[in-house]
Amino acid sequence: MNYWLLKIEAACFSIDDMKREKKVPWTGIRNYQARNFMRDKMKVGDLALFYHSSADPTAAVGVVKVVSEAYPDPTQFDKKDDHFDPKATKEKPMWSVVDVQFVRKFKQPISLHQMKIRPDLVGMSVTQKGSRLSVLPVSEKHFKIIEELGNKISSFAA
DNA sequence: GCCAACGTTGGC
DNA sequence: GCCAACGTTGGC
Repeated sequence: MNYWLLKIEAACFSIDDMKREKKVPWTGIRNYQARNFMRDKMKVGDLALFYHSSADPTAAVGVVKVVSEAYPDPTQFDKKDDHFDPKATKEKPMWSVVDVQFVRKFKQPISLHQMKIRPDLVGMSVTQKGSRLSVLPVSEKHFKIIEELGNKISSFAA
């Protein structure tokens, strides 16, 4: 099984939205590398950190679970959608999506800053400069450390 | 709002 | 196939 980090702007869709919706298709990924991770590597049952970008602080704020195989992202065919792609056809879809399900919201967000300074989190790809991918693999070790930190209330976690 | 880091596009 | 121009992302 694999572990992931799913990045999204908090103002667009937050962990609270995720909690309310329970299960959503993770639509709108329009980057080949991110798509390839989703289409080729994500499996049902994989877990992902839910990460708020453009937030204060930018942080992992919860966990979601992958609950479908990849399938064509319907928004690529929808002219009215922001993510409409005129190059995509139903016969040859360009973009994929998986469904994700809410698992938990962290008691304490684990900030990007923490990921950068904690010795046991060194090397996470999300901390690398210029890392703009919205779908990133996370090692099992890093995932478990962050999940444990997030689930306890601690003045050191922020 | 700024700007560095990337990805994509399109002319050649 | 190169590369300049342009657009987007996202931390700060």
